[in-house]
Amino acid sequence: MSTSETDTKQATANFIRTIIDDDLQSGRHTSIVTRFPPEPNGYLHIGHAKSICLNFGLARDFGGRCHLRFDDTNPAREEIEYAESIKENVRWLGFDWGEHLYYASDYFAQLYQWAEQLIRQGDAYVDDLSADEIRAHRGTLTEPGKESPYRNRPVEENLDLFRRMRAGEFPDGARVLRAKIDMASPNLNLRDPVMYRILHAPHPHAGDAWCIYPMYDYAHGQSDSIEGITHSVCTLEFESHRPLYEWFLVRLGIYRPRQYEFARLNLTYTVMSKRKLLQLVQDGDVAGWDDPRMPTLAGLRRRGYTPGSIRTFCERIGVGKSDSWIDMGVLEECVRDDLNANATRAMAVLRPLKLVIENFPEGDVEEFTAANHPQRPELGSRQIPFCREVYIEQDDFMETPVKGFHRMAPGQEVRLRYAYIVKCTEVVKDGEGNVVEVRCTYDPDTRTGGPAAGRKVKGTIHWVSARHAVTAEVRLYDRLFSVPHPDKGGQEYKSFINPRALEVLPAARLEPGLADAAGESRYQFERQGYFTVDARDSRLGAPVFNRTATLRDSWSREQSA
RNA sequence: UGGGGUGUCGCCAAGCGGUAAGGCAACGGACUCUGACUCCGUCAUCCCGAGGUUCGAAUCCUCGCACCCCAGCCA
Repeated sequence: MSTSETDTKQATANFIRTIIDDDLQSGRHTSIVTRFPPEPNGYLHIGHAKSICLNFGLARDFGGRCHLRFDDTNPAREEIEYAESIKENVRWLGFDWGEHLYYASDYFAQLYQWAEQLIRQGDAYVDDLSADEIRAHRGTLTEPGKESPYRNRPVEENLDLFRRMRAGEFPDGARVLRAKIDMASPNLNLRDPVMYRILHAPHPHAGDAWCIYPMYDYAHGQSDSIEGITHSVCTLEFESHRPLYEWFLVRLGIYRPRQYEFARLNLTYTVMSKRKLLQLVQDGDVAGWDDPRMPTLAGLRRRGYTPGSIRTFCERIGVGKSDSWIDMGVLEECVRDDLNANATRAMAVLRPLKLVIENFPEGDVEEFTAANHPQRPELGSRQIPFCREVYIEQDDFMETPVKGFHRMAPGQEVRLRYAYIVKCTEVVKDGEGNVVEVRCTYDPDTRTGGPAAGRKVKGTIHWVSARHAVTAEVRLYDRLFSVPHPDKGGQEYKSFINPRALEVLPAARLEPGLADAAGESRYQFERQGYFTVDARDSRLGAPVFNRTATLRDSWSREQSA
């Protein structure tokens, strides 16, 4: 088990921190309040983690607080289950909103009152145009829009109509409430945006109290205002909404938080849009939202990523405003850093090849002491059994070794980690010429700690005693897509799904101590990579391991170069 | 061809008029009973381009170029 909760590195500067520094120094604010505002309509992914770490991190570093607020203004697509999973994910990531859990839907009554205020001020009107007509009136990027014929209704009529909308007198889509701004604005968001739509649908949090629901633009800024948010941090696509965000607050005459936008995360070798992620799940390309190949937090967790490694990642990639693509290798390197420092080591043979030690007594069992972590003696050690027949990795044997190969080969000596130096004497093949067994002799003096233990051999390989081994399923995961930008450039992104993103090894052999590995225990299988127990499919005595990441391997890279 | 943004090393990213931080990757080398880890070293005379201001510019001005976002009763 390993989770580093100690990421105390100095956060690098970014424009938002600079702004906050200035605000605190100038006295504009004495403390800050941020918020993470997900819509409960799907599962959180690594892109959300960037926002979570940013918002909660800002609050933590500047001694403020961060709210968790569900932006639940559209009952048509939201569900309670999503909200629950979001809470769980945020907690798992290591953040705590304390008492500050909010729902935009809890502000519906206030929002409604404010809408009436805007109507009375002549800043909003009920429009009878259909959705299609509104679109047609909106104009284009280069042409101004046209005003709705209902735009100049008297205040009393607007009030009456809006109240009747709220009372449920009209069917879905019959009318909307619009802000009366400017149909000729070069910023399309200001061309009389819709504030309320009629939706006869129960709300997962507000129940059946409403049949009209506010739009994001009308709800978000005011929610921020109600909560006293000082710095409302969102992604770049909301930049052009900022004038609208401010317009409502100014017209309402209420506290004005400030909105700042940063670039959302793009990661190579995966896709991040909810639509595509959903499609992968629905089409069965992956086993679910928590499939270890998915960039969802649930998926990463099941893959074996630690919360700390994801926080490190978010710190490492920085925060800016330029569209950026982070290489998947950065994320992978972050788990390796964490797991290298914290994961206990174990020996596991993924693709077994039997090795018979001819001069080792048939029934004997010897025990060796293996360090749980070579660099951290305080993590202790364990005893591992050794006998005449062991399994070694198929890759660790070559009948005709290539240049530079220093593992096992005919006539060649190699060390069995923590045990003896052995020398290959014979290769046994089946009828088709496949190597099915390797035979060797061992040198008793080379036992770890023995008189000839210091003898230099070219390589050290891992092994597992055949008689004591635990057989387990091991799932080798790799990147979901085989190209860096699956959703760029003409071709359907699905055609780039990496067919080798999952390889199931039904009968890997593990050292006996791993039989009862449980929970989300994480290990480094020496010379292989980092593996975690699959919390869902494992049973006591029959663990299933997921590969989180491989170890860096300069040998195979050299070979494929 | 409207509006809003962004352009600093392969990928991120500091820098805010005083002469290019850092991380990741890469490449050398040391160490090693994990070809892992760790350690040492190398890696932008140059900041999208062209002019200009200045003793001095990535940082200021001008004109270009490229890319991203906006025409949901989604968020």
